[in-house]
Amino acid sequence: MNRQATRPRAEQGQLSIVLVDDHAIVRQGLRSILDREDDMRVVGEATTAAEARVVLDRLRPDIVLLDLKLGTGSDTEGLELCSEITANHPGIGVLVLTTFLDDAYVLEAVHRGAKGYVIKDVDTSALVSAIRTVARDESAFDSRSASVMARSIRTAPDEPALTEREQGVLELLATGLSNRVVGERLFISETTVKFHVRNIMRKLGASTRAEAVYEASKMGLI
Amino acid sequence: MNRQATRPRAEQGQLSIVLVDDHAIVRQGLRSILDREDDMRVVGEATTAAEARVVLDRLRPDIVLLDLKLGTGSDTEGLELCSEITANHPGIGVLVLTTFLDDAYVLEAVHRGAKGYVIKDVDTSALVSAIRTVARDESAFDSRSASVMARSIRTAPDEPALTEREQGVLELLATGLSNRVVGERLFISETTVKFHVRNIMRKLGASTRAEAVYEASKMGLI
DNA sequence: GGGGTGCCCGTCCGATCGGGTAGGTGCGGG
DNA sequence: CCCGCACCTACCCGATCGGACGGGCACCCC
Repeated sequence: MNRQATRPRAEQGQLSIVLVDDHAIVRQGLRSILDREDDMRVVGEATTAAEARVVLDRLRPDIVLLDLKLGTGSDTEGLELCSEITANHPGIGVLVLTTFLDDAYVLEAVHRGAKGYVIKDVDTSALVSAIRTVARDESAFDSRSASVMARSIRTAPDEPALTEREQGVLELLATGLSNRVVGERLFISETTVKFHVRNIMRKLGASTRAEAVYEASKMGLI
Repeated sequence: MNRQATRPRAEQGQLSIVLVDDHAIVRQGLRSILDREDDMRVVGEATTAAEARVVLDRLRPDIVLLDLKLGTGSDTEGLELCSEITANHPGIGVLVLTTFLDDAYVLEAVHRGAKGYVIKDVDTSALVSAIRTVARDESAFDSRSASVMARSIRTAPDEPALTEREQGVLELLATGLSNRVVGERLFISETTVKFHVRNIMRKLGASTRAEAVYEASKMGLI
C-alpha cells in the first residue's frame, strides 16, 4: 500500500478507475479484485458525491464505478452525480454498481448517461468484464438489468412521474389518512384530494389507493 | 493466496472466521480487511445457506459474518440460517452484517440469537472491533441498530407476526383487490376477508388498508 | 376440562371511496 | 395569443370499507 499515485493517469494501456461507494468493505473488495487485473488500476476512491466531484475532476479516470446509494442522504444523490459526470466529463465511463435491482433506478441511470449497470452480487469475472466493456465505450448491462429495461420499454412508455402535489398526497395516503383529512393537512378541499388520488392511481396503474401505495413503495416513491 | 487452510481451526489465539455472503465483492472486501488483522483469520466462505451449513459444520469457526440477504430466494433464508447456527453450534458467534438497516430484521436477528448486528457501511475499524466484541461473547450493535431496538421495545411490544392467512390476504390487498374479490380468490367469504383485514391493520398499527400496505412494505412483509 | 389461538361465517350501519359530470385559475412555450 | 399543464373546486351516485355486534369449528397445551 505504499505505492505512489501522484500521477493522475495510469500507465499506458492501463485502465484508470475511481471507486465511488460509501461502504468501506465494498471499496476494499473492489480494490482487491481489480488489483489482480494487470490492465486495471484503482487510482482513487470517494465516499460521497461531493468528494467524488473533487476526485474525478482531479484524476479524470477512464472508468468510475459508482454506487447509486450514497450515504443516508437523498436517494437521488448518486443519480445526480451520474448526470454531472456524463455532462462534465464525457471521457469518463460511468459503470453503475448497486446492491440490488431497482427497476426505476436502472432506467434513471441509463437516462443519465450511465454506460453500464451491474448488481453487486455478480461474480468477479463478470464485473471486470463489464469494466472492459465500458472501457471500449460499449454498454454493459447484466442480463437482469437488461430484462428490466426491456420490460419497462414495453410496459411503461413514459410517465410514472408524479407532480409535486400528487407526491404530497401520496405520502399522506400511505399513512392511512382519508381524503378529507389529507385535504385538511394540505389546505385543499376533499374534492381536490380525490382528483389527485385518481390521477395518482392512473399514473401508477393502480385501481385502489392500497395498490397505489404498494406500487409507489416498490418504485421507491415513498 | 497460496496459503493452505486445511486445518479447521486457526492457530492458538487467532479468531477463525467464516464469511457467508452472496456478494463476491463483499467477501473479497472482508477478506482484505480481516487479513490485515493479526488475530483474525478467514478460514472459509459460503454464498448460500446450504453451503454455509456444510462449511460451518466442518470448520466450526469462532465467528461467522452472516449477510441476511442471501441470493434472490426467500427473504427469511438468512434468518433461518441464523437460528440454526445458534441452535446447533452454540460456540459460534453470529455477527449479522447487512447492507442497510431494516428494523424488523434487526429484531428478528436478535431473537434468533445473533450476537451482533452491523451495517455494511461502517468503517473497517468498527467492523473488526465488532468482531472482537462478539468473540468475547458480548453483544455488538452499532448505534443505529441499538436505537432501532430501543425504539421497538417501547413502541412494539411484540406481535407484528401475521398468520399465514393474514399474509395471503395482505398480498392480495396490495394488488388493489376488494374484500369481495380477495374472498373469491381465497375461497372464503367477504366477511371473513374483512375479519382478516381488520386483524392485519391492528397488528400493523394501521387505520386503513392503504396504511397497512405501506407498513407491510416497509417491514418487508410484501 | 378450560383456555388460548387460528380460522371461519353472519347482519347491521355510517363513513368513505372510486368514478363520472361540470367548471375555474395561473403559468410557460410554441 | 392560444394551448397545454398543474392545480383547484363543485355536484352526483353506487360500491366498498371499517367497525360493531353476534356465532361457529378445530387445534394444542396446561
